[in-house]
Amino acid sequence: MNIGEVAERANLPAKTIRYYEDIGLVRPLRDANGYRAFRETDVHKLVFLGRARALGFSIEDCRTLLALWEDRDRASGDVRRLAKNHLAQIERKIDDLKDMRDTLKNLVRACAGDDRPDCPILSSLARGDQ
Amino acid sequence: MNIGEVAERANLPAKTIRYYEDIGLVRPLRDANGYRAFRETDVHKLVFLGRARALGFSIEDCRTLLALWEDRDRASGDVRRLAKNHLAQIERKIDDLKDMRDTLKNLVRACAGDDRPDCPILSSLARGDQ
DNA sequence: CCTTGACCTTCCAGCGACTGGAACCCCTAT
DNA sequence: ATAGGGGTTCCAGTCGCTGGAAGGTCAAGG
Repeated sequence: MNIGEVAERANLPAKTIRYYEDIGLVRPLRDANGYRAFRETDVHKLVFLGRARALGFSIEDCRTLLALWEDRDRASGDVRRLAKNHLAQIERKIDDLKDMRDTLKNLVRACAGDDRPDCPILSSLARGDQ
Repeated sequence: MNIGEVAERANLPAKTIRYYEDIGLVRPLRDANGYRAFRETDVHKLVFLGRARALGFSIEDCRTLLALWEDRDRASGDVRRLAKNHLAQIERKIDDLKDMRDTLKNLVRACAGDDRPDCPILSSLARGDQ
């Protein structure tokens, strides 16, 4: 299977798949002409990667998850720990963004947003309150 | 004022301040010995930048905000528009993260997380449901 | 047989916003 | 004279791709 078809099936850009090979996440074979020759297992891995990335796992986490997936003797506890850590990170990020959002909302609400130069947003950025 | 003191006062790493000079956000003078010589206005700008960055504005947005701040004839509408766009982006990001969080929560809840290899997290990543 | 066009290849550069480190200069205190 | 704690520049690395250039390969149509 050539990269184009794999890209379609895994719903990943071909560039990304080449990059994943570069960093050793997949190891497709090669045809005589130098084209990458993907097996079904490669496609499965790429689909797996696409989903893990969509859940926000880092590439290194994905590497670990992939290894755990391939290891029939893994402990599900290892996977769960990884996922929980990631979950905690995401929750932190959400909280940070919520703080930003609330502050911004207040500023936007306070600003007339007309032709006049008075602007609570700018004054607040200069002063440093919310 | 040397960069160390400015870094303290603006609560930004010296490295970051040098970077901001590189990209033209601040233009400190120079002492005879080559040291950067910051004026009060430079410090004010850096504080402003720090706050805008903390609200998640991109560097380019910061550049625009700084220009608007310095322009006594600005229209507050321009500032407000920028802030509203940014707010919308943040809300999109929050929503994306919430989706990830919910999916991850379900997965973590479903996984026993013990020594056995059965792992709903991995199977889900392989299958692609939540 | 030749051309066209769609595919594939490699390699290099750039994104954003810093951050780390090396190698060096400057200033003050002992 | 030296030690330390400033400061300086420049280059490379982070993360996860993405764009583009320059070229090789293949199947279909004239």
